[in-house]
Amino acid sequence: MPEQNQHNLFEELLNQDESLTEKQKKILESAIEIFAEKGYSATSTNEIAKKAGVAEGTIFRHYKTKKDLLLSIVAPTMAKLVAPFVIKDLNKVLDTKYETYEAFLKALILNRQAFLKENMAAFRILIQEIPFHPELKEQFKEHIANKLFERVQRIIEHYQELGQVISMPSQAVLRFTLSSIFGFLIARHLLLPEADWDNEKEIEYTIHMIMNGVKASSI
Amino acid sequence: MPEQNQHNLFEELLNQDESLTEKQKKILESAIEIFAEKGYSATSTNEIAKKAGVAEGTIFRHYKTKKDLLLSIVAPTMAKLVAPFVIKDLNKVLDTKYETYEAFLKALILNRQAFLKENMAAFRILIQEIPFHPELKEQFKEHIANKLFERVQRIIEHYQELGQVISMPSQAVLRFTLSSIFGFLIARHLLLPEADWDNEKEIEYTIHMIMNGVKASSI
Amino acid sequence: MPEQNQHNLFEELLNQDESLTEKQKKILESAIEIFAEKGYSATSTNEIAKKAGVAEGTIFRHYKTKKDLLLSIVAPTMAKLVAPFVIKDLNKVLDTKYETYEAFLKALILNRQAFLKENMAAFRILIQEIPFHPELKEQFKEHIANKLFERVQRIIEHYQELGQVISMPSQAVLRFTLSSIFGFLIARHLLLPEADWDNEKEIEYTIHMIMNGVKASSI
Amino acid sequence: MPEQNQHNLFEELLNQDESLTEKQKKILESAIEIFAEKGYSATSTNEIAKKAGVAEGTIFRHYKTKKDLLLSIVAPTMAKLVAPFVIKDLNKVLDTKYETYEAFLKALILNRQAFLKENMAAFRILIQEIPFHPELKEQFKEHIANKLFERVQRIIEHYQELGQVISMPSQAVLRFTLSSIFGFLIARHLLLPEADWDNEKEIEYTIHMIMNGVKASSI
DNA sequence: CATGAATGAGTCTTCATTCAT
DNA sequence: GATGAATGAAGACTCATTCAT
Repeated sequence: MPEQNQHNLFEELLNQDESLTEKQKKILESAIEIFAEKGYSATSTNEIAKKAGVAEGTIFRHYKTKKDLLLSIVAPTMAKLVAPFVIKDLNKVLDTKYETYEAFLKALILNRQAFLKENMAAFRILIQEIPFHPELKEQFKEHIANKLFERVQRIIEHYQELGQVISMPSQAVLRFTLSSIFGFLIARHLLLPEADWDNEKEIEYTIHMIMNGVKASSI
Repeated sequence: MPEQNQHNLFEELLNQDESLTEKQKKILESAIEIFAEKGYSATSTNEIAKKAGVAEGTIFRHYKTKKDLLLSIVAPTMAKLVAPFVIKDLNKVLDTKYETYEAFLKALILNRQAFLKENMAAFRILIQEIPFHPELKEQFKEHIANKLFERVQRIIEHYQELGQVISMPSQAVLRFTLSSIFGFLIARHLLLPEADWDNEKEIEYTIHMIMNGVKASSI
Repeated sequence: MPEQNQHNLFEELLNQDESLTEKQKKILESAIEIFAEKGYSATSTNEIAKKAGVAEGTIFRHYKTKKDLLLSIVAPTMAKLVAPFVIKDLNKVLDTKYETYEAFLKALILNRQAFLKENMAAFRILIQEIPFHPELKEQFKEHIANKLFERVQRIIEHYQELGQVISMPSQAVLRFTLSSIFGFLIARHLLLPEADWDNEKEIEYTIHMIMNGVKASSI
Repeated sequence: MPEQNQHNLFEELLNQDESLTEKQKKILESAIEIFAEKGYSATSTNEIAKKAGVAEGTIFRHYKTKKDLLLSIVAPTMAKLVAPFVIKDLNKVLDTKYETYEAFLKALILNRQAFLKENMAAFRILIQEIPFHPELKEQFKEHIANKLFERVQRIIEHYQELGQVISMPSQAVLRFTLSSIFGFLIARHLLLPEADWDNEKEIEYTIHMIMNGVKASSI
């Protein structure tokens, strides 16, 4: 799951992009940018059309409603976000690739950080709009809670069995781990993106604290 | 800073509520509820008025604009959120009350959890709307980044000097600690509020992992 | 009808002011000022109340409706505007006072100019609002067309009989005379009030041209 | 500048109308009618839309704001009103066409009367709204004060040099002349449009009095 | 008398969506 | 497929007026 393998491990969901016309791409790009900046509800289709350089009607030719446009942004983003965890035969991958929880965490952070860098706007929309749209909540629960959590819990249990991780309800370990990681990523890329970060070191610190926090010997 | 002392340690900012008329309270309550549920932008003043049982004009007698109404919800919430950290002579309080970082953390979590329980809706609005309103961002930076962070960093440094906390940039420790705490609180109260939580135990786990993560001996 | 006699010749309609409370006066003053500046329709009662330093309700205690307030400004202004012509036994006054049409004109101009100087705002409201309010049009026709025109026509006929004024339909002479006078007054006080006027001379010119225009010998 | 030559002497500014859609014309017509009758401020866009038989939103597709709609009526009216005076090489026209001030006046009155007859409503709006809109005042000053006054003063000086017009500040002569003309036109078409006028004769009277008023020999 | 909170109809304007071209 | 004029419902906000205090 390291950065350089990103494209090998999970299918690019962008191949659907092949079917997109030039205008449609423009519309999506513009919508992503403005939705992220002002929120779905505060963005007008007129505004999107102007920024995309198309007529307002063109938007509705491709997306039946404004909400359709939102969904067509959020759904694939959600999929791509959890993609690394949805590989079939994840255990095998883990067995061969990451001998320690630490190595796994490092790969995970770097990989997801790379993803966020390229999809910050879409990610913002995802987390900003989920609370307001039941369908999104549903999708989120299905994808994240069910797929991701279930998978990652299995991963954690994997390392618990290896004696590397504390014997605690894996849910608590998971929450703790993800909180720390996303706490870092959000601070780093959303809250203070312009601050002067020493990325390498901060990741090291974060992993260090997580590892101490969850290491088996410590109970 | 334990729950039972909450009212001794910092003034309740609610005394301003005394000046609110009955209708104004109704308006605020309704606005908080609907803003939290649908977001500021997707909420109509008409809707708020109906839920509050007042005429639409009445809203604008008390709050010049819809945004004014939002601000009058968010600003005090932000203040109350950081209030426990803005006590003068915080160090003295710490010296006498919390001999360990662990005790401090436990008090902190319980205290803020109590606050969140009662102000969940307003808190949601706070974190949901900040990204879209520069004024709010400004206020947030001033209150959180400047006041809270600065204070809590001093607290952390206090325990670092006591040898209880790892020698690491206090910012990293802070981020890690807060991520873990808010990760727990958000999962507990926002994401899965209806799940069957054993609150005591989960807090214990969380604190345990934070403590291991940051304890001095571990570097 | 020269300036200095103004108060002798016609009753001060202001004696009704005796009955006005302090607040009522403030309301009237404020209304006059704002109506003149922005027009009746674009002025809000709230604005008037604020400027007058009274509660909005107070306005409606004194004037049943906003329109009532307008009428209570316009009606007396209209009365005062035509007052000099409504003196009973106007002819006798003329016989003894103004031997020539020229002397009459000069007195008239000076007198009405003095009035306008002190009642510019109310006069503006008068001419600006008449087109939009049928009641005002009615009053105007009754006062101006019937009283004033009739009277002044008699005056003109008086000077026609004296051989000083051209034998032409008195209506045409009247229109011409009034146009020239009000043309001057409006240019002087409404259109270019800040220009550098030599009042004496301009009046002289105006009268000269009117006199030439209407003098008997010229047909 | 006599009526029949009107289209030769200055370009019809109506050719812009070609670009107007049917609905836009309807909107303009309705707006002109209602603005003239009730005043800009007292007219609702809803009312205009209904009269024009379009949806209210359609108005705002063509005119960004209600004020825009007003301006798009007033500005061209102002332009057309002064158009006859903005002909290049006005003097040459005068030299060849109008040997006397009297001939010039007659042509002027007939020409402007023809214009007013067809644009009465727009003209009303023009003079009724100018006092309330600084932009309009500005435009008015620029068009009328600068262009028209300057040109007409040159015309007057032209006839003064010919010895036909009294040696008086041309401004006074101008004011007098225009007052008399507009006094007639306003009485005729605005104040008492329904009265039984003998147009020919009244114009003759008016010109006679103006001519006497300004003729050179009379000083 | 005077107040000012409360009203709800009405204001201008924006919006997502449709449809004829 | 793309357009953009047209829509009318809905939006935030203002208004003149009322009435309990």
